[in-house]
Amino acid sequence: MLDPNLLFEALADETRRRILALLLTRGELCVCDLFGVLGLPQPKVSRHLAVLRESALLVSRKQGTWVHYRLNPDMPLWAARILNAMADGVARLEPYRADKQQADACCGPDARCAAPVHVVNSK
Amino acid sequence: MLDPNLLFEALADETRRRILALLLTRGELCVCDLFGVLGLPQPKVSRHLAVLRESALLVSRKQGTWVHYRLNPDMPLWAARILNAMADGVARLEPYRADKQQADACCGPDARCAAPVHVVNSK
DNA sequence: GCACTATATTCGTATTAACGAATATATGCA
DNA sequence: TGCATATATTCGTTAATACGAATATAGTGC
Repeated sequence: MLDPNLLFEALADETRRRILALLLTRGELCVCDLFGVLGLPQPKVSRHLAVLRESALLVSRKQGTWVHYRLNPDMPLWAARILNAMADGVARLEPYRADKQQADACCGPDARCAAPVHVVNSK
Repeated sequence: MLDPNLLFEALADETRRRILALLLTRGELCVCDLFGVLGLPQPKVSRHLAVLRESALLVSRKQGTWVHYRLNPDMPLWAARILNAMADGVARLEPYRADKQQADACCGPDARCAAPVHVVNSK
């Protein structure tokens, strides 16, 4: 599954694209890191995360009070290709570039997932 | 050029995705073929074509009264990858599948461009 | 139990985008 | 010139989406 309509609806908003671009290189981030890095109010980020979760682009993992978000590892190949190509397209532009620097400063240099994810499982 | 914001805004509408998917396999179509195949009113298709033209995803060629649309051959590689991946994602779904059959019936089996386009020039 | 933190949701509003219907432009031809 | 065809645009309205502000939920520790 993963409805193309929902995917493109999700990608239509720049805040959501910023979140996805961050998770592509960071692997996993909690909500407080995300709205800290993006410089946006927490409820706004939370609502966008809900959209991304409902479109099956993201999955969440609850650990105590924190909720960690990452890309859905069961994403079909065509969708992973779209996300990687998007990251390519926006890498040199603001606010994506500044987001990456902020993430490096706030959460340390890329640990888990320096290269774009490669999803093997295609549904 | 080709602003990622404009690209994702363009991809947010299903009518525009149907047009792009058709042009990916057909290479070039005129407006009357497009609204015939899609089964939509001509002004609606024309407005969506304008959005796609303004986002630099399509270019048009005027030949007498007809206007032929095709994918922008100078599209950056990352954008071409997004379009090809989109075509992959929607290939088995309606209304995309029916559109392709309609195009085969109305304009003859795929002539020019049976495989997804590969854009070499990356800006 | 009570605070305190992290995250999520609701509500009312404002902005944006798509629509149908009608009309305009432009080319070709008699 | 006048008419027919192909395409584009305008207008007013409707529907979808994002927003800030406020509030709710859930977990943690005292």
